[in-house]
This record gives sequence, C-alpha cells and structure tokens, in this order.
Amino acid sequence: MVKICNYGFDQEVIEEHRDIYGIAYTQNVLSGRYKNLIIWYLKEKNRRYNHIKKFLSDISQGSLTKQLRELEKDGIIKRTVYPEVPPKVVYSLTDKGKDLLSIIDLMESYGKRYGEQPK
Amino acid sequence: MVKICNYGFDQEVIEEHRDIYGIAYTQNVLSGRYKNLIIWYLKEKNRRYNHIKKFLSDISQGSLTKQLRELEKDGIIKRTVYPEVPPKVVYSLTDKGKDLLSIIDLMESYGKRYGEQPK
DNA sequence: CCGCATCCACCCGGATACTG
DNA sequence: CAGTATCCGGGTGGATGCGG
Repeated sequence: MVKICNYGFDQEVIEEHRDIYGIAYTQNVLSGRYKNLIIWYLKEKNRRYNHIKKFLSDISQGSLTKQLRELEKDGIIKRTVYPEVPPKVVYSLTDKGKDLLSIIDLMESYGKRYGEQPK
Repeated sequence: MVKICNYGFDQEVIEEHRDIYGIAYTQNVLSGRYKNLIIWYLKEKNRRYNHIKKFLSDISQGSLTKQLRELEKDGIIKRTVYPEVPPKVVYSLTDKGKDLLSIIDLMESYGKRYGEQPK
C-alpha cells in the first residue's frame, strides 16, 4: 500500500494510473469547506481579513483562520501584515493560487448550468 | 441568512456575488473523499463495483457504496444491474457526469505541475 | 482588528458481520 | 459479487474567551 496525500493505493494500481497523483494532490489543496470560495473571492482583488469574514457570513473566526493558514502553507495565498494600529492584514493570491482559478471558474459555470437556480 | 447548499450567506453578499451559487453547488456534488477519483476512473470506460473497489485500494465497502449512491442521486453516474448469478453491477458516467471531467482533468494537470512527483 | 487556545459537537468514513 | 446494517473513532469546523 503506497501513501499519496491521504490516500492509500496498491502499487500496481499506481503504476497503471499515474494520473491519480495529480488529482489527489489538488483535491488535498482544495479540501476544506470554504477554500475555493476564498480563492474565488480573492480573484477580483486582495482582501482584508474582515472582508473575507463578512463574505463567508457564517464562518467562525477560528475556522477562517485555520483555512487561511492552510492555504498559506500550501502556497496558494500570501499574507501581508501592515504594522498599524489597529492591525491590517491583507490576503492575496500567489501565482500558484491564480492557477487554481481556471478550476474554480469551471466549477462556477458547471454549477450555473446544473445547480438549482436562485429564485 | 440565506442557505445555499450547506452554506449560509447574508442576503447582500449574495446579491453582490451571484457566482457563489455555482461554486457552492459544484463543491457540494464533488465533496467526498473519493468522488473525483471515481469519476476520473469511469472516464476511460464503465466499471464494475469490484474494479472500483480495487482501484481505491483502501476504501471500505460501506464507504464506497455510500459515495456511489450519492453520485447516483446527484445524477453523475448511472448504475446498471445485470440480473445474473453472481450479480454484476456496472457504473457509468452520465452526460452531467462527463461534464465534470474538464474540471478533474484540470485538477490532474495542476497537481502534476505543483504536487510532489512520485519517485 | 486580527488573531490564538481550548474545548466540543457532529458527521464522514472505517470496521465488522451478515444477506440475496 | 455486490451489497446492507450497525457501531465506532478521528478530524473538521463551531463556540467561546483571551491577547497583541
């Protein structure tokens, strides 16, 4: 059994289907209830912590911070602190993060096509 | 607070960012540890239950059945039962499911580009 | 304003045993 | 072969309180 991210596969399965590496990795980066919404929200422009918080209306502070830290750790977003009082923190997409936008854009158009339309 | 799939948003947020409907919907359809791997695996050809099981080497029977049922309920895959002994069940992608392949293909190439390469 | 630390609830997925 | 039924453990996200 070979470990790939959080998945385990038989050796022979891996040899026959090498593509699963890529899928597993991306799945890992995007796994998290709010991550693709955060990335999408940073597409238009950089955002401050509180803007993201208001956007994801029902997320808790603790959860938001966790998701942001993970995205930062994976190199998807960049965190910039302005040493002011009161503090100001701005999040922006890295190049690696911007490359995810094509995926999220597809998700958006797919959902628009098949999801229930808002009334 | 307006409910969209499993998310809650303020009314004004929704009015300003209607695209979140699509993202939330697609996220919902693909949420599940193994779903995009299953869809990708059905891309090449239709597969029997046990083939999928062997492909996802470390998934349990119960989990696999649950994921397949959800995908079926969302109209992503089709389940065909051949009334033989022993039983034979084949899963295939619907058109709605095939439309997800563009997303998964992008995930695959993204992961190939940024993920750690297998040794 | 933007966090961290802690604790907790819930749900997904895992394990096991059993059927048509 | 392809499930269903049941129970259980871990991890993710929620809630709250405190701090720079």
